[in-house]
Amino acid sequence: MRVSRIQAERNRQTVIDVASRLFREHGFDGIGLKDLMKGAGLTQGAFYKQFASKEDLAAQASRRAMESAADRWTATAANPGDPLGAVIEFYLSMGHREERMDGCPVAALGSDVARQGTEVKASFEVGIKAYLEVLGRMIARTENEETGEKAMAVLSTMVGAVVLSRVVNDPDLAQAFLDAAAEQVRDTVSV
Amino acid sequence: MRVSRIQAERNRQTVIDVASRLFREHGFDGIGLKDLMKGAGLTQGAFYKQFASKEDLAAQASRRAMESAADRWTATAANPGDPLGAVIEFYLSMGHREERMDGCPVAALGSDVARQGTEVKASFEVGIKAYLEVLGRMIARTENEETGEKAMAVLSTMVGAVVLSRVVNDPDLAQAFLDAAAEQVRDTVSV
DNA sequence: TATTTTAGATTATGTACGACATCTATAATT
DNA sequence: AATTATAGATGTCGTACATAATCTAAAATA
Repeated sequence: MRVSRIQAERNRQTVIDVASRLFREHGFDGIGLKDLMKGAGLTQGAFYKQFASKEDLAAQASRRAMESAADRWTATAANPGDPLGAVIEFYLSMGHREERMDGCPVAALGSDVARQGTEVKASFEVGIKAYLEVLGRMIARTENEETGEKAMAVLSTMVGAVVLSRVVNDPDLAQAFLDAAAEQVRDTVSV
Repeated sequence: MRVSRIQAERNRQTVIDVASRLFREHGFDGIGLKDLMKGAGLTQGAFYKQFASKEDLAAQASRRAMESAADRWTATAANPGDPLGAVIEFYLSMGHREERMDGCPVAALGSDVARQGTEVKASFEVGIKAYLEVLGRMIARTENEETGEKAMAVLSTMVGAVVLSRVVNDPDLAQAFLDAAAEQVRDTVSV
């Protein structure tokens, strides 16, 4: 049955939203179109009226995921007292480790994205630049140091720590990675 | 046809070796048993005489991959003049970015491993601890600082930088991530 | 040594699910 | 009322992991 134009668009957005979460949870190859569409309350047959291919959806879902993640960074960094502390608190936390679906797409899908096409990578690239912007604004500006370089180092540390924390079974080791990264980030930003 | 006991064992090892490389290249879900076995010069039917399941192979291939990666770290760190420089030179390089198949399994599969079972994670955990050992030995020992923590921060930075360098399309940005990480690692280890 | 047993391989099969295409019914739009 | 656009059902075809039947030569044994 046909639905209204605005309802169709709503459905499209729902599919992208659902995909942005389910891809983070299961990986691009870990979930099929059928379950993706079911998650949006539709059936698989409706898919190709909305998207050119699964890869097309992957690119759009990646863009959506990175947008919402960057928004979260921006909102968190708006903390008046301690922006960096606030970002560290949510990003380098055991809660983030356990919640792939709503967490950072880079940490959740980083190694998968390396195997995806240009479109997906481009989606991530935009979001990563947004991350770097937020970080750059928090980094103490000194005379002869590149804040851009520091931001990239900090982001690398944060992403790496969450990935490593998720790779190991031992929760204590996971926590240690997050703590060690937090300390290093604080040092880098303040010095 | 039946083969000799030692030939069978040789075949087993070949499958594990091939899998350790192909999983890194395509992800656990990105390659099937047929191609995996073909890569070892065998047919798919032989698989279940050697392994209980694909997940079983994934765990063994992960262990193998991490072993060989840790060996590479150890060998590189044996560089008499500048162990850290040598490790940085190979790990944080564009060459490593482009060669997933023979590179670090954590960078190549990190986000995939988070979705795998306990066995696969355990395989990685062993290798990661080996990494940390090597790094720990290179870190300047000061009175009241934990070399373990520093090693974890450094490893996080290195893994994150390679992942990020592979996620973005722009080679210059990729290079910038690697460079920024290299500088941060040098700072952390020397201070 | 001759015979039997069996492990490891090949080929074939089973069952499920993958992406994607086509067809139809239907409701919004004109 | 006619047109158009959409959801959904259904179909195709390839491939996924896994198992079964068969073959063969290495081991076990008699």
